[in-house]
Amino acid sequence: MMTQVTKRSNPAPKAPRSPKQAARRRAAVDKLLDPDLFKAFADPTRVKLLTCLIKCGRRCSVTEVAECCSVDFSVVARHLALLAGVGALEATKEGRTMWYAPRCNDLSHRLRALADAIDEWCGSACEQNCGCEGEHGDSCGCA
Amino acid sequence: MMTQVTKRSNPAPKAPRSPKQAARRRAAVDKLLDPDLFKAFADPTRVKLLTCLIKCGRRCSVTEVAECCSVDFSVVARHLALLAGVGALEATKEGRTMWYAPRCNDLSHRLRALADAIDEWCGSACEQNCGCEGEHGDSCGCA
DNA sequence: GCAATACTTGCATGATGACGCAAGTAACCA
DNA sequence: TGGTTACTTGCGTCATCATGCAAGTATTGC
Repeated sequence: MMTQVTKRSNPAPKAPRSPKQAARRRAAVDKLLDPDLFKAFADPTRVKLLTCLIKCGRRCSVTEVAECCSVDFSVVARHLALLAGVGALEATKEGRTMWYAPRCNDLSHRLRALADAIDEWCGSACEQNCGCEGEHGDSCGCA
Repeated sequence: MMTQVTKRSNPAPKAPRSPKQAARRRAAVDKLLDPDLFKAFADPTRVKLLTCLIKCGRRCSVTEVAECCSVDFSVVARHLALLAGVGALEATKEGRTMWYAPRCNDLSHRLRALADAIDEWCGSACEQNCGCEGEHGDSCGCA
C-alpha cells in the first residue's frame, strides 16, 4: 500500500453562484473526467481482461489473455484493441502476435490527476452545505 | 494543484506466469476497478452534470442542474439519481426539492485507492517487457 | 507451396441504455 | 380546496454495444 501526503498549494477557486455559471467555467476536471476513457472501464468483461493484464505484470498475447475469459477470441481481441485505443494498454505487434501490456504508470497518473482536479473544487463551499454558496469560504461558521 | 509523495511500503507482488493464473489472484484492483462506478462516468451528459456540480461547489436542486443542460428534466433527474446510486453524489430530500452534492472526498479517495492498487502490480515485471516474466524483478538487466 | 497459427473484420442478433413525452405523486401556497 | 411547483415513473423509440460465428489476412514453420 501507499502512503499519501497531499498538500494544497493553491487556494480553492471561488465557487460560482449557480450550476449554470459553473458549467461555463473551464477546469481541469472537464478534460480529466473523460467519458471515453471510463466507457472502456464500464464493461465487466473488459475490466476483467484489464485487471488480468495488470496482475500478470508482463505483456501478453491475445491468445494468452483469451484463456482467462470464457468469451469468444474475437471478442477478446476487440476489447484489447479498444483498451489500447483509450491508452489503457500498450500494443506492440511482433510478427503475427499482438502483445498487450497495461500502461500502469499512465493510468495511475491520470487517476491521481483527476482526484487532484476534484479536490481543487472540494471545499470551495461549506462542506455541510449550509446554503451560503461558498461566499464565506473556510471561515463560514456552519462547517 | 497538489503535491504528491508516494512511498511503497510493501514489495511488489510476484507476478504470475500466465494471465490465466493472474485472473485467479485476488487483489485490491479487482474491487476498485468497478464497472458499475465507471459506467456512471461513461455517459457525456452524466459527466457534464457531475462536473457542473463539482465546480458549483455547493448542493443543487434538480431544477438548478437541469438549467445547464439541454436535455429533458426527467433525464437530468434520472442521471442524478444514478450518480447518487453509485456514491458519486449525496442526495438529500427536503420537502419537495431534491438536493444533490458531489461526494468529492469519497470520489478522490476511491480514485487514489485505485491508482495505488494499479501501482501495486506495476513493476512486478520488467517495465521494458523483455519477456522474463518478472522472475528477475528489479535486478533484471533489460530495464 | 501448404498448412497451421494469430489475429482482424464483417455481419446478424440480442441486450442495454439514453432520451422525450406524458401521466402520476407529493409538498407547498393562497 | 385548488393550483402550482418539484420531482418520479411508465412507456415507446432509437442508438449503441457486446457477443458469436464465419470468412479473411498475414505470418511462420515444414
